[in-house]
Order: sequence, then structure tokens, then C-alpha cells
Amino acid sequence: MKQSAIQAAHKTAVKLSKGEETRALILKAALQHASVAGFEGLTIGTLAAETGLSKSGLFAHFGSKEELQIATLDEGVRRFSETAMMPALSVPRGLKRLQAMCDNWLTWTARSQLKGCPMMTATQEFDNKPGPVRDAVVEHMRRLHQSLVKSVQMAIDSGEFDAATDADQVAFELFGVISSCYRSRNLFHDRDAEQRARRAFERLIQSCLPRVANKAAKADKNTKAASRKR
Amino acid sequence: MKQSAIQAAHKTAVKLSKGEETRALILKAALQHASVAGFEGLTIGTLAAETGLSKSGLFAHFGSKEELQIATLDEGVRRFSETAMMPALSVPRGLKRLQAMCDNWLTWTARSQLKGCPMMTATQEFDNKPGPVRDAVVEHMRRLHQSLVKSVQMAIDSGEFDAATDADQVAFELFGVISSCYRSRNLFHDRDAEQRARRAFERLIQSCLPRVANKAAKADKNTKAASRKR
DNA sequence: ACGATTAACGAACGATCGTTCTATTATTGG
DNA sequence: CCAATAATAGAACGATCGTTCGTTAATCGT
Repeated sequence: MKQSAIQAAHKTAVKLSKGEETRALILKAALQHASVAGFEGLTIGTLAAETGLSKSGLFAHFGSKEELQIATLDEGVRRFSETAMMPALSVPRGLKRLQAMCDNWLTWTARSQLKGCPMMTATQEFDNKPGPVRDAVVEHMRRLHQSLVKSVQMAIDSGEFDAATDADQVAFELFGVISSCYRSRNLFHDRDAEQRARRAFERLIQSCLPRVANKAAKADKNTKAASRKR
Repeated sequence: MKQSAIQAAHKTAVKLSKGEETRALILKAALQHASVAGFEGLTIGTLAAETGLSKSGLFAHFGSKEELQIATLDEGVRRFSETAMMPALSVPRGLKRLQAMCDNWLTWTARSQLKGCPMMTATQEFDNKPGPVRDAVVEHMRRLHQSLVKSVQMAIDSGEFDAATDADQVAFELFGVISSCYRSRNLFHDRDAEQRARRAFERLIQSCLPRVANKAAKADKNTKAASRKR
């Protein structure tokens, strides 16, 4: 009983074998490192020193550097999902959720104690380097983009956005705003970066609002929300 | 006379010493390599093999890898300036020039036979890595951002953009669009990326147009263009 | 609690990294 | 054309890279 209480203290109630435990520890350090120095900058030796393991001991968990990179990327996506995406799912569908998602996106690295966004880093590092890592990055980023598209589509379905809104286009532009925010913040140490991003979101949202019968469409929102397509 | 005719065949009429000539050759290869594998991926050995020089022979041109990285970055910026920025300067000030600048920005890597944008790569690689290279990146990007701001300001001064337009904010968002375009093109191999970017530019420009007395402001354009502030 | 399994270590591998040195070959200015 | 200078080559350096291997220590299922 005492044991189960301790287990319950963890957010994930499942038990971890020794191997899984240290693997998680490694990946935490690896993600931290990758968010600063990139995935190519990940080094078995450095990582081993940071975690107190031997090179070979650490290596055994992954079998290759490539696998380590992919595992670290996966861990980054996992952290992103639980820090930025999942909380937004508790917000009602539509514009509110889209805004929550974008807002969480801007701030998740700080909340996750990372210096940069691992996925953005991975994108730049591997977008021209064929191989399994690139494939993994593409897969993850495609999913991410689709999440955005879906959220925009919900705002369209709810009537908050104009029916003619190009969800893919909006997702494209939202992604751009987020990119610009990260760059301003990390490269220029611009403290107003998030404010700039929010203003950009605002402008983008403004241009997506229903064009005609503005008030009527808003009044229609609650009834239309019930008939979602996806 | 024959010799001067040969020299005239080069675009830059100035004479090049042997050292400067090979240095330029190295930087060309280095830039090519950095645009694909990044600046940390630059390797003295690989670069020496590609250019047919010895490691030490190549090394002597720069004195350190860090200097090689900075020189390569400078070369990238130089190429960007002559491929994307300078041609835009022959377009009349104002909205037209801003559009030309953005358009050139989207396509300059292809015209310069690069796989990716060296400055974007450098930004991601060094935005969290203190040192001389990062300092150089920051300096270059700051200048770039200012170029954008200035072009936006000219569109404001000419009356094509609303007087209340926040030039810094617009530059921020333009940068985001370009980022998103590069990502879509390089990571997803999306052939519509440029079209998406142009649509985003269009939307952004639309939101900057004079709010009141639209037609009157447009008619005023030619007269107001003469009284620029900067 | 014991036997089977897994995790971790330490040493060594060849390769390549950036860098230094000395020697030799090219280029250049007078 | 010749001395002065600059450019390049070659060999070697210690460090670190990713990886392999055999052995020891810890954990786990029963």
C-alpha cells in the first residue's frame, strides 16, 4: 500500500524498470542539450559525463547515435505534446482552442525549461540531410502542422472563421509567426517577441473572421458548432 | 591589352592575388556545404578534399575553424545582398520595392544554387551558443531586419501604407512568412510554398493599407513620395 | 533466495577532428 | 630576373568521435 502510494506520486502511474528509468534520465539530459547545441551536437561522451554513466553504458541504451537522436526527438515531441498541446484540448473547440494552442506554443519551451525548441532545431538541421532522422522529423512536423490545420478547421466549422478560410494557409502563417517569435527571443533576446507574436496572431485572426453578416454568423455559432465535419 | 580583356570578363574588375582567388574558391565550397549541413558541420578535412587542397593549406587561410565559419557566413550574406537585396534597390521606393525584396528573398537560394538559406541555418545553430560566430550572426540579422523595417517605412512614407503601421511589427511578420516558406519547401518539399508565402504577403500588405480615405491616399501617393523622412 | 536476465563498466578500436610545425614550391614587386 | 614574400604540402600532435567487446554488477521473475 505504501508502495502504491509512492507510485501514485508519479504523474505516470506505470512502474519503470531500472533500464527505462535511466533511459528517461538520459533523454532528459539529451533533450536539454539538443535544445541548445542541436541534435548533431549531441555527443555520447558529453552526455555520458553529464549523466554520470560510462560511454558504453549509455550507448547500450540506443545502439547508435542516430537512434539516440531519434529517441531524443521523440522525447521532445512528447514533452511538447504534454506541455503545449494537451492543455489546449481542455479548451472548447474553435477559436478559443486555437488561441490557446498558439499561446502555449509560444511559451512551452520556458515552461519545459528548454533553451530552444527542439523541433525547430531539428527541422533546420535535417531538412536537407536524408536519412532516418530526417524522416522522423518530417513525420512529426507533418503531424504538428495537421494539428494546427484541424484547430483552424474547427474555428471555421463553428462559424467563428469565414467559411472560405484556407485552413492550410492559416496554419502556414501561424507557423511563421511562431518561428519569428523564437528567433527574436533567442537570437535578439527580444523581450517583446511574444507580444509581437500575439499581435500577429490577432491580425491573422482578424483577416479570417466572417466577411459578410458578421453579427449573424456570430449568433449562429452555437448552433453550427454541433455539426462539425471532422 | 589581351590580359585586361580577360580581366574584364570577370564581373569584379579588380585583380585577385592567388591567395584571394583560392580563398574565394574555398568559401564558395564552404557556403555550399554550410547551406546543406550547417556551419558546425563544416569540416577542414572535408572542405580540403572538395577543393583539392591540403588540410594545412586550407587551414592557413583562416587560422581557426571559427574564423572559417565567420568568413563563410560573411560570404553567404554577401551573396544574399547581391542576389536578393541589391536588385530590389533598382525598384522605386515604397510598396513595389518591398514586394520585390520579399520576392527575391523567397527565391534567392535557388538562384544562388544553394540548398538552404545559410543565414537561417546559422541563426538556428548559434542562437544559443555564445561566442564570436553568434555575435556575427546577430549583427548580420539585425542589419537584415533593419533593411526590412526601412523598406516598410518607405511604404508608409509614400502613403501606400497607413501612417499608423508598425514597421517593426510588419518586418517581424514578413520574416515569419519567409521562415515558413523555407521550411515548407525544404522539409516537406512543398512546391506551393512560394505561392503560400506570396498569399501571406498579400494578406499582410492588405492589413497595412490606409484605413480611411483609401482612394484619396492612393491618389496622394505620388506627391507624398517626395517628402520621405529617412 | 536463487538463477536468469539485464544494465553498466572499462579498455580499446580506427577514424577524424582542429591545430601546429617545418619544409618546399609559387607568386610577386622592384 | 632575383630576392622577398606568400601559398601550399606533408607529417604529426593530442583529443574526441562513434562503436565493439568481454566482464562485472545489479535487478528481476519465480
